[in-house]
Amino acid sequence: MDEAGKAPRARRPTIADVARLSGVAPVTVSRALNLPDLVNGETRQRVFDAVSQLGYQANAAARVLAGSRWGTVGVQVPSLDHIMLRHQLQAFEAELRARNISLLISATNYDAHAEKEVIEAFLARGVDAILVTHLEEPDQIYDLVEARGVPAVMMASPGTPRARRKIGYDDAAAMAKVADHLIGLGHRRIAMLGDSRAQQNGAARVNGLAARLRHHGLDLPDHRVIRCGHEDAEAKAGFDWLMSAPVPPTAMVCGNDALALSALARAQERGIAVPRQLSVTGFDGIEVTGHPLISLSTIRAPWRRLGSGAAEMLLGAIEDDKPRHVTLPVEFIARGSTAPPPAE
Amino acid sequence: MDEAGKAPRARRPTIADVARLSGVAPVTVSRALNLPDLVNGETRQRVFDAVSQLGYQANAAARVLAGSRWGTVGVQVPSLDHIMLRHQLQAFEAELRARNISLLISATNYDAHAEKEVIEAFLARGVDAILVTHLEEPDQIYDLVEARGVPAVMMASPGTPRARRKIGYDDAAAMAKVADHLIGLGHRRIAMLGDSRAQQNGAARVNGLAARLRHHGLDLPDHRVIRCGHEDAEAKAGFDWLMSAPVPPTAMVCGNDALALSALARAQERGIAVPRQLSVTGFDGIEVTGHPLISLSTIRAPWRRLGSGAAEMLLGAIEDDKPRHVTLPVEFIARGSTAPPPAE
DNA sequence: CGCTTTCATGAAAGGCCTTTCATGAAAGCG
DNA sequence: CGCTTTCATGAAAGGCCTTTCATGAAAGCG
Repeated sequence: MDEAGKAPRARRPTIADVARLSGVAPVTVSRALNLPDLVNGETRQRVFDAVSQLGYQANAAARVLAGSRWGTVGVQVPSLDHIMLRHQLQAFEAELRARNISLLISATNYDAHAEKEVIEAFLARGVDAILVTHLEEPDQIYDLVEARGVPAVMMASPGTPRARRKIGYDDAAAMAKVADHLIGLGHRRIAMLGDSRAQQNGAARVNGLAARLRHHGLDLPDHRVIRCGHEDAEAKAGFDWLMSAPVPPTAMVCGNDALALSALARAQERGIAVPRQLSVTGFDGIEVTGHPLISLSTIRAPWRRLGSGAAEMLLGAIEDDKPRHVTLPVEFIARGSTAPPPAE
Repeated sequence: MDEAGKAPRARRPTIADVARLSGVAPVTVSRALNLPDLVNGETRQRVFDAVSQLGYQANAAARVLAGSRWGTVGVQVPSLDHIMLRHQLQAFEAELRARNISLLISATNYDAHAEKEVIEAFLARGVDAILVTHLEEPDQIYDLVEARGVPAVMMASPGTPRARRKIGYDDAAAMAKVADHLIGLGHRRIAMLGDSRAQQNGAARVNGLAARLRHHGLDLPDHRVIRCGHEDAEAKAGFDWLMSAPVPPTAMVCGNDALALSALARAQERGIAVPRQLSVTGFDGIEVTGHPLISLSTIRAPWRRLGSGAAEMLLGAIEDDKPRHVTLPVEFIARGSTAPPPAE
């Protein structure tokens, strides 16, 4: 076994090497690359030739240190597992990559402590802006970020009213659509299987449903609401609990599609026919809800547009400091999991 | 409208500020933070106090420039949409975050050109190592990366035999399990709905199935193999084509779960009963395959372990240059989409 | 034709750290 | 007690860029 050691790592050419080869000063190389208009066409070409001959790439650290931007944006996500974020991030990433901005992505696992750590790591390492997608303690984080003067955009999560820039959708409006649909079908006993994690969204959805039911002269009593975590077993237990009421609900509104899938599964296991005996709705519009074997009626938010909108907002935030709030519309998709309630 | 302008961005304290406040030289501050053992306990404490009083955090760019590591790893993914990568990345990210290493994530969209761009961007910005998860042109990329002496780890993709470090699973072995299962149930006419994108994996899976069928004295003729893209419509067309054979197959092996879901959907639409008339298998073990309404028999690779294994390998690669190849075992999960073929 | 503009380029400073080399005090040793 | 080690600290150099200020040539102007 020989002294493996590191690869030789050929010394990277520096701006001085390029300058020497093209017979100009380093500053001219820098200009040719960053502000080409300030350099005579012929000189510029000589520099470009030298650059490609040497395979020169400016050292990013030196560049940053010398005062330009970091070229990096920090993205906080609750979990890389988070199924909905995929579409949002995909669009977001595409938008930023087109502008040569790199993404630093960190997951915080629905944990306030990790949140603080991650955001601090972003600030420590240096980022031009931060995208937050879910915060357990938005206020605390906002203090941290704003104190440093780093612009932040909050995406698809209510966050704090103090957030200067956010893009999202209206949970209450979405739940109103769900309620209208179910009530339109004739349901009166509507229950909610809510999400206990995404606290703020969860709460907004439960409240949104309750409000709309009231608007129709119905109510959402405590025994028809439960909030549970994302484990399948937990959701199923929640389902059972809701259905154990002396007069069980005829429709179950779920706080997200994952919960709805668990509800469908549990209904199937218990021989409860969906939608004949029980209507079920989701929220998110994940792809599989459209599968004919699942066919879940659900809310779909414009995920991709959220992502690209967030990117745009973030780029704007790097330039100026104007607050901006955007709310995108959501859509209810009626599929096979909802139908009129059984005759009593 | 006032001159909005940028936030004031309070000047960040520098190492010199900390040094002044604690009455030592900057170098001692640096040591107290990076090599605490070299500093007297009392002095160290004074420095720490000053650090927390000022909220000092070393400027990452200066730090890198002065010669230490980048503290950043580049991660290339084919798409942030890629459902399987979520689990891998989740584990990978957790592992690296624990070591204070940031992740730079870029998607290449199954495009060779984007691949080159992304990898070059990583190298330009500076990363300590690169994780690649899917390359259209692995050889080209390997040249690029190795020339720069940046260690790279290839995860869950066959890549090139030249890759010095990779962690993955054995597609052929996985397909052998699928074949054994189906043949054990009595199937003889087995078709394959393969994935045309993930070229190398796709090919390995088709070949693996063919090889195992031969081993059992069966074959996989051209009219029982089709490779299509990831669009649902395309997959359904592929399904139709395979089923249009004069003597249609009794089992359809799909190159991944998404294809299998499309196959199940198409079967449902056409009134072909699964598994009574047709058995269907997937590959990936995405969560929804376990849903009772779907119940897809599939292969499950140890995704999380792939992610954490890759992290470990990457960290090792930063230290030394030893090549390493790891292959993790996969598992076949028999569910409700496979059964003996109908009697003829 | 003399002055002001524009254009093109360069010198020098500076951004903020870490690494290397140097130095002196204290401790250890025979 | 004189020499070598260890410990603790600092000075200086250096990493590689960009920004700012300066300079001279060429062009434009009345």
